[in-house]
Amino acid sequence: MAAANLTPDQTAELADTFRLLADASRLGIVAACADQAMSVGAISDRLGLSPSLVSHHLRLLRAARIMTGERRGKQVFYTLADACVRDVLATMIGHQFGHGTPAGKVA
Amino acid sequence: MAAANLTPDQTAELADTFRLLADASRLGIVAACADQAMSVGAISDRLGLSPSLVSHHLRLLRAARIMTGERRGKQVFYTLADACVRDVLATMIGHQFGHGTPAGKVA
DNA sequence: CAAACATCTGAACAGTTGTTCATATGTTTG
DNA sequence: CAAACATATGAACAACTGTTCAGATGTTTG
Repeated sequence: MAAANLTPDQTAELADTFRLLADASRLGIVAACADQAMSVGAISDRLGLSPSLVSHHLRLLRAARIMTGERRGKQVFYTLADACVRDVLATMIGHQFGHGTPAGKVA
Repeated sequence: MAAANLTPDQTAELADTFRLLADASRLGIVAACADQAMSVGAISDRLGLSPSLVSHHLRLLRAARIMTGERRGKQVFYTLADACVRDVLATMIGHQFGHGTPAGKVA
């Protein structure tokens, strides 16, 4: 699929998805939950963000089906909904930070 | 590299990059130039955006080293600076639009 | 040089968005 | 049931951002 042949609707849809990753707090939340499920409180502690803020962001990520939450007792644990975002994240990280010292070379 | 082990600075840097793809006009510009170099006027015509707006967006994309421009006579032709964004775009497109009707199945 | 074309820039406005605060909902334990 | 904890929600404000308009800069051609 050539990137140039995107309909305006598809372009807008893609932009919406990118927008959810375009905020440091939200991206931090996504990245933190990329490897294991995390409770709201744990995310809040690790990133130094208020539980309220984290919850607000999680609502957006949930609505976009990027993350899903599962209740376990008092806490709710969140994970990435599917591999999509994980792959995109990995691709972006590899390109942005994997350039200076390519695999096989010494720093 | 685990996505969870990102420093706050790295997270912010990544978010900045995503932000540039998080607008429909800008993403359209990037997508339009993904396959061949395009002049500002050509981009403007194809996407139905004012030349001024396209130029404003191109300045941001240039500053972020996502796109580069090369003057050829009166016109300036723009292309993606490297494969980074092209790959990310391809990954995202594949995930977002390649799900509903997988190859081999009929719509 | 002047005119026409292509691109760029700056200021200004409208709409959106991230954050905070207060409060509500839901869940376990005494 | 009441208290304590975890998460969610709503309103309100400040900051940011995309877009437009007017005009500047650079480039070719007569």
